This record gives sequence, C-alpha cells and structure tokens, in this order.
Amino acid sequence: MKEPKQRSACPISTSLDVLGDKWTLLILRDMVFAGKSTYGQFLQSAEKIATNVLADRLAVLESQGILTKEVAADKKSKFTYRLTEKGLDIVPIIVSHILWGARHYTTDIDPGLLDELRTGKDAAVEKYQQLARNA
Amino acid sequence: MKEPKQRSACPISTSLDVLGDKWTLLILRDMVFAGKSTYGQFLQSAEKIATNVLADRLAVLESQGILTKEVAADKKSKFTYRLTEKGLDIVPIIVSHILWGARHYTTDIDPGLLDELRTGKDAAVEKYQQLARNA
DNA sequence: CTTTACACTTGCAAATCGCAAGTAAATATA
DNA sequence: TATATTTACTTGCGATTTGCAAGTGTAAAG
Repeated sequence: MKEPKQRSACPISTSLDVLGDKWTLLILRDMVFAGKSTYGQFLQSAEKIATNVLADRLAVLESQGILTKEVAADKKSKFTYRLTEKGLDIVPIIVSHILWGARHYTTDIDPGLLDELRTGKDAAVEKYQQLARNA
Repeated sequence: MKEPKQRSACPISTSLDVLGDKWTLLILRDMVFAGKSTYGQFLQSAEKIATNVLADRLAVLESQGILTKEVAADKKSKFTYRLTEKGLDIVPIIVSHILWGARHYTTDIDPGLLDELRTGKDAAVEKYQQLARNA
C-alpha cells in the first residue's frame, strides 16, 4: 500500500526512493537529535509539516522497517515511534546533511555540536545512535 | 526565479531545501561516479529523468553555485556542467546514501567500490572529489 | 457527562511530475 | 548549398503530490 517503487538497482537511487523528499529526514532528525517520538511532537517542529504528509511518511517509514509504532506506556490513545537498527543506520546520512548545510548556508546549529561532528564524526554518529536506542 | 526557499534555520532542513528530492543527487552521482557532464548524458541514466525536470534541477544547481555551466570545448551547441567546490562537498552525502542503500536493499553496486567505501570512507571521498575536479 | 488531548482522515485548490511533442541553434551530410 | 541530425531545451496537459483547513474517532480528564 505504501511501498515506494524501486526505479533502478543503484543504491543511491534506492535510498532516494525511500528517503528522497523534503520531510522524511526531518522526522528522523527529530527522533535522533531532539528525542521526539510522537505524532504531536513531530508536528511542532519549525518547518510545519502538514498532518497528512506526516501520517503518510510515518506509514512509509514503518512499512520500510525504519521505525516501529507502538502504543505509549502512559496513554492508550498515544503512539510511540522508535527507530530500528535500519533506521539508526540513517544517522550518517543526516550528519552529512548537517555538515554540508552548516558549511554552505547560514543556520542556527549549536557550535558545540558542529565541532563534535567535524572533529570526530564516526564517534559522534555512534554516540547519537546509542542515545536514540535508549530513548 | 529558481531559488528554493529556506523553511527554517536548521542545517538539515536547509540542505533538504536544495537537495531533498528524488533526482538532484542522481545528477550529482552521474557527475562524480560516472564522469558525466552534459544534458544528454544525464538523460541516459537508468532512472529516466524527464527532460523538463532535468532542466529545472540543473538551473537550481547552477543558481546555488553547486555546478557551473559553460559552452563545451568542441561544440558550441553543447554545454559542459562541472561541480564547484560546494558541489564536491556533497560527495559525503552521496556516499552515505550508497552505504545505506547497499546495506539494506538489493542493488547492483560494484563490490570493489563498496568495499573501498566501507573500509576507507574518508580517503574514498577525497579520491572521487579529486577525480571529479580533473574531469 | 462534557471537555480536552491525541492521532489521524478528508476535501479541495495549488504546485509539481511524467510523458509526448515541439522549438531553436549549431553541426554534419548529400 | 540544401537538408538532415545533434544537442539542449520548452511547452502542453493529465496525473500525482502537496499544503491548508476542517472534521472524525478514541481515550483520558474534569
């Protein structure tokens, strides 16, 4: 129902079939770097994703095994989204976007984080993956 | 005329404002890993980009200073597109997509290239940037 | 028993995409 | 010199996707 079709056998093309739009990586950013895990939290981000687009992207990400959806511990009317290992493997893609964006455009990135990513990228990737695992 | 608008001051969001679609990174892939440099060559790729979409993306990439467009040395009816340093800085993004796509989906990537990227990512990035500079 | 919180779904206009065809300038061929 | 071809687009149009506003449904709170 929500499966993106594979345009070619190229790994870049295949990645883009799933992640190649303006919203998907922002949802994953919110999970990894802001600790967000619910629909309502994703809606509050600065970029103002539309509700139907958010619902659609979450469904695709779930169908692709990038995140899991389960009823929240506290409320039964709430869902908690968590990254799978396949989802955590996307962190390097996110980090590469951060570095390029921060280098070539004016942004409000925390200088401490930027320095951390620049000087020890691999260690930082592992750190944020581990943080997301325990979130 | 072709400037994408910045949705927020987040560097990831800003990167996606420019690169976040299903085609842009494929054009850059063709330049870096296939040595392509003309409109006609980009059209021949396996994913079959539409002519109007290709023209639009090339205009955006040029307006963003990611590539330059100049009349070809041999023919005046032909243009040569070349990556700028800002464009070459996108290679790590492309490589991260390759690694994720190749890990989680079935693709036709050359095993030698994959191994090169896995075992010495930074060196490989620099190698392909240098190759593109001399193309 | 009504209100609020939360997670969506629906309807619709606007923007974008995909496909086929057409245009225009430079070059090659007869 | 006339015609055909190459190369790089542009145009038109139906189909898909997006963005925005409003509505629906269920669980918890008051």
